[in-house]
Amino acid sequence: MPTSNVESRPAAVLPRLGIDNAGIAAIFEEVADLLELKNDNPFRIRAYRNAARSVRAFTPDIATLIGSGQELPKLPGIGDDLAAKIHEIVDTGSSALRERLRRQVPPALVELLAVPGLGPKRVQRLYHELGVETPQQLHDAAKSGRIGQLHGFGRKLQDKLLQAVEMKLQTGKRMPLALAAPTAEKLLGYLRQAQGAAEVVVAGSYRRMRDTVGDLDVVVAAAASAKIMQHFLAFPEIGEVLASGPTRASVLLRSGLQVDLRVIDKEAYGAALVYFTGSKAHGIAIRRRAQEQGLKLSEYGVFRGEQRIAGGTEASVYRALGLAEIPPELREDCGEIEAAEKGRLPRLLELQDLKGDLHAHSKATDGANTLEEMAAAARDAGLQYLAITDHSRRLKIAHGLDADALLQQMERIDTLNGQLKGITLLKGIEVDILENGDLDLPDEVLARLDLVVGAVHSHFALPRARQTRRILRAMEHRYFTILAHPLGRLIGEREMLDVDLPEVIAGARRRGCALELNAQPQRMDLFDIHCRAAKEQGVPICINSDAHRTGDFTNLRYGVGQARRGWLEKGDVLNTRTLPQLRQYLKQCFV
DNA sequence: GCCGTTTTCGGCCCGACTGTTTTCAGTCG
Repeated sequence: MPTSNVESRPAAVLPRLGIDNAGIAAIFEEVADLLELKNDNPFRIRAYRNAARSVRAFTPDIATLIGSGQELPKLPGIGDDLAAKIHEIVDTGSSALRERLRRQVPPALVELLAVPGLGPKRVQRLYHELGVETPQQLHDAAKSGRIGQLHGFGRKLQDKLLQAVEMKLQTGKRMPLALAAPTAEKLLGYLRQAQGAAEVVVAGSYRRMRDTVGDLDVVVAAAASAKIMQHFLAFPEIGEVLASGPTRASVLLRSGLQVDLRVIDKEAYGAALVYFTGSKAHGIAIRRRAQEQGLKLSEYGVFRGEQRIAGGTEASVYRALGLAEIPPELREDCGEIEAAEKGRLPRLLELQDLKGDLHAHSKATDGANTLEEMAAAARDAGLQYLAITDHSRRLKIAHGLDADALLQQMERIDTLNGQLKGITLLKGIEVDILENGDLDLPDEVLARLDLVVGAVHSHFALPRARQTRRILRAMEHRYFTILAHPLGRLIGEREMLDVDLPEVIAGARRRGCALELNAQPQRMDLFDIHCRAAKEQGVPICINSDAHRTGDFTNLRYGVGQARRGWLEKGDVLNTRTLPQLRQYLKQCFV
């Protein structure tokens, strides 16, 4: 019998437990981790990982689907057994298998799997032979020299583990894409000087435009690898060489960023690029596809028997597998292979499709530049319009505008628009959404603006139902245009809001307003999967820089990257519209 | 645990590098 408080509540109060697809996926991931630690059948483990990915990539909310009595659709990698487990998780919020495994394997060991150099075998031995269960205990055991005495471990491995766990204890975080970009650019420039380097590209999650990168994967095409390796290992910012062979090397830069280099023949360059761009899941899926067609795919090319039939370019590799070339941003094994097979890949949004930016600040609140300077910078970035959306009064820390100050700013913008050439400023506000869902400024002021961007800047920790209600209520407001940074996360600093995003998307659809994809490097909010869900619901996404200074408009390129990962096309994005088209949209927003 | 134009069993992605071996397991990407 269910015993927890949640389960004993009447169904009318809580129609479902509110576990979302990510929550289901997390349980499958944990089961996979625990099975791995138990040395279970590797293919069974993979099945759970595949299932986690499949569930995460599925856009409709599974719990809602099941709650409304609908059939769970057939998902790739989910057979009878896992489908039953999904029902169990939706019904009970947990899985009996996971609970059983947790009793058999200390769940804390899962964290040790993330330490570089430790896999399931070593974690198990450290646990059974030394009682090591946590990163801290691993640290202590290495420090005291007990690990080096274990059969098959040795002194060098002990040192490596010590260093890895120290690093893990300190940082262990992924870095926002935009923060890694200067290093990547510098490294590219340096490697291009190497003798014989025909092509140099940063692959990996950097090339896929993920919002964060864990390391930089660099691929170099060259006839001879020795000179390239030598040149690479002399890069002045290297702090430590982790590994180096004739064609492969890993180093740690002084900044803490890891760089993996791979040198490859020109004939295999395309295959290597596919391989090192990933994602891992995409790579596995296309190698399986190759196998099904009697081919073999590796970083050296596509082979039929001993013969290489493709590999010089990425296009040749995909073509050999019967696929259209898949843009890097889509390579996540989330339906792109099927789309490439059927010629149904989206025509992804490009940076130059953006005609304007609808979220920016000025000196009036917490921005660094004047209206004139922001307008000029936006024009130089190729934009035709820019909305000035300073903060509202509640945000004291940013000197938020009250009604009078906002009216004054509106007058200044009107005057300025008479003088500006090549760019138009729009009058807006980034108005605080108060705890109860009210907006922070009176209607009669909001009514005079061109657009109203609503944002949560307080009460981040509200429980899911209340947070969702709060945002839905704000969106229903008659003067509301765009929901800014819907999840409120700051990468590495603040968790995202606990909010029912499918509900928010549905709400935006009913209301006829837009959702922002905030392109600030630490925000990157919405996520790619949410963009895709919004697109499917017909809710427009607005890619905004949230610029606080003139240099911030360059961040729009990262927003476009995230949007591309979300399969967005030009027509899905609000600020690809011309100014007259946009004005029409804005007019109908105010109801 | 999934899956099937080699289909209900027997497969399941591929190769480089390290450290500890003494011919290779473990890990990583």
